[in-house]
Amino acid sequence: MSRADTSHAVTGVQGGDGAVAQTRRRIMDAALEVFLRDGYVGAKTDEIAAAAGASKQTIYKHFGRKENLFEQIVLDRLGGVGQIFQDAMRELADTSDVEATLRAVAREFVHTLTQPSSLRVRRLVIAEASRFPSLGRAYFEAGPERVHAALSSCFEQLTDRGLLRTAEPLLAANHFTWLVISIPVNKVMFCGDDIHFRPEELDHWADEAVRVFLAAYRAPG
Amino acid sequence: MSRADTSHAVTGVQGGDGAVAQTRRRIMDAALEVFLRDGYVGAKTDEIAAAAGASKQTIYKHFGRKENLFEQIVLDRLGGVGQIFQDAMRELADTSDVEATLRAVAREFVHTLTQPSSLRVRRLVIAEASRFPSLGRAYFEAGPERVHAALSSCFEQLTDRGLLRTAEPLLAANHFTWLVISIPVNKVMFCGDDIHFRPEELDHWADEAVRVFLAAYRAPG
DNA sequence: GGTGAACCGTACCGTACGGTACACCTGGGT
DNA sequence: ACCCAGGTGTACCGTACGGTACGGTTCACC
Repeated sequence: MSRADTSHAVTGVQGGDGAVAQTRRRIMDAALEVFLRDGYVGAKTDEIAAAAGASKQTIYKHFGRKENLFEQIVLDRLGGVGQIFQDAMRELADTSDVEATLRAVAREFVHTLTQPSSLRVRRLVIAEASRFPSLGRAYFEAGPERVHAALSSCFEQLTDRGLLRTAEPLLAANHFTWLVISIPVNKVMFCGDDIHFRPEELDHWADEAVRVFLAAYRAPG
Repeated sequence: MSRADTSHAVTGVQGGDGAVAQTRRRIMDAALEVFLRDGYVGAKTDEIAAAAGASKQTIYKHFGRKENLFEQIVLDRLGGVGQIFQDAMRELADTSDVEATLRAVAREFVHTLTQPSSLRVRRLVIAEASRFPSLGRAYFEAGPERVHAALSSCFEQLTDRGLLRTAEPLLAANHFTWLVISIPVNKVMFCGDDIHFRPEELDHWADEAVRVFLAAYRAPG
């Protein structure tokens, strides 16, 4: 205990940029790549080691078991997901031009969520949801549910201000989100993540989603 | 050739109820069960054999390779998927009470597609879409795309008859479908297929989806 | 120049699993 | 009475892969 607090003994689990943390990052990045490509069972630890430019020993030193490595990686990716749209949300709650702001939010949604990096993780989590049930739920809560909750509260405020009429804000939030992203997301789920959409296409879907949404939820008058 | 047409030599690849076909069915049913539970890689041929009450020999006699068995099974499940709603569609195209008929269609959609048997196959296909790309596309074409195409043609007719106003019928079909089923389907994708929804809940989602859809696509006047 | 932490490379172990070989059984057709 | 296609059961092979052991190397710090 008395000799534990030397300068480099502090490297705990959370990030940093010490040599250890760097190695850990390299491993996690490589592992994510391999897991995304081959799935949990298909991914070979030897391959992860090779891709990371690290030795298998080091991986097992850091993560103990393959399962553990997998969970760490997915949880690591989870942090930012729901956070991205927080800014757009704040703007939405305070706006006076609901249509324009909603359109901006929709476009940001559809562009961000159709990024391969996002879709491939989604695919992976769905694929392994029965092997890692808690991970599936964690993803759903940190992703879709968080976004829906935030949107819902926005809609509630806009309804109070007389700009929308959402009797069930959470349902409205679901309608909005899925209207915006269902088309590209579902296509990619089945047809592989190497499909790319034209920006105009994405924008058009976003705009039409907003049109439908507002037709149903705009305040009368 | 001359001795090929005895009574039991006719049992080809397609179904029948000869002893051979029965064995084949038993294997396919058991295999589906195991694949759904454990995924492609996780499923063990020994286990499939045990579940089918058949010998591994017989399986390999019938299907040659594990990959083959897997593909056969999924393709087998594909046939009926898009076909189910054909009746509802026909009714929809001819109806005069769009709202009522649409509501009926929506309810049938949401109840049918939230059946575990449907959702688990969907999960499986998504999970293995990178290992079996052609299978993913086949599923998408036989399932969602076929339904969208049929719906789209209905909407087109209803638009011609002045009952709807769908400038882009295919887009409208997408909006309709995803409005109806996105909520339960996405929840199950992440949170496991043992989640069950209350019928009233499903009906409510269907009705609200129709409400939103009609707000955007009902013909004016 | 000594010490120890982090890491590398390789070899290795145990086991699991896809696929095959082989010997045997069974029941309908002739 | 015999045949034989379809099926069973078991044993087996080869290989792949998770995980470990071990010896060697680098590098920071004292």
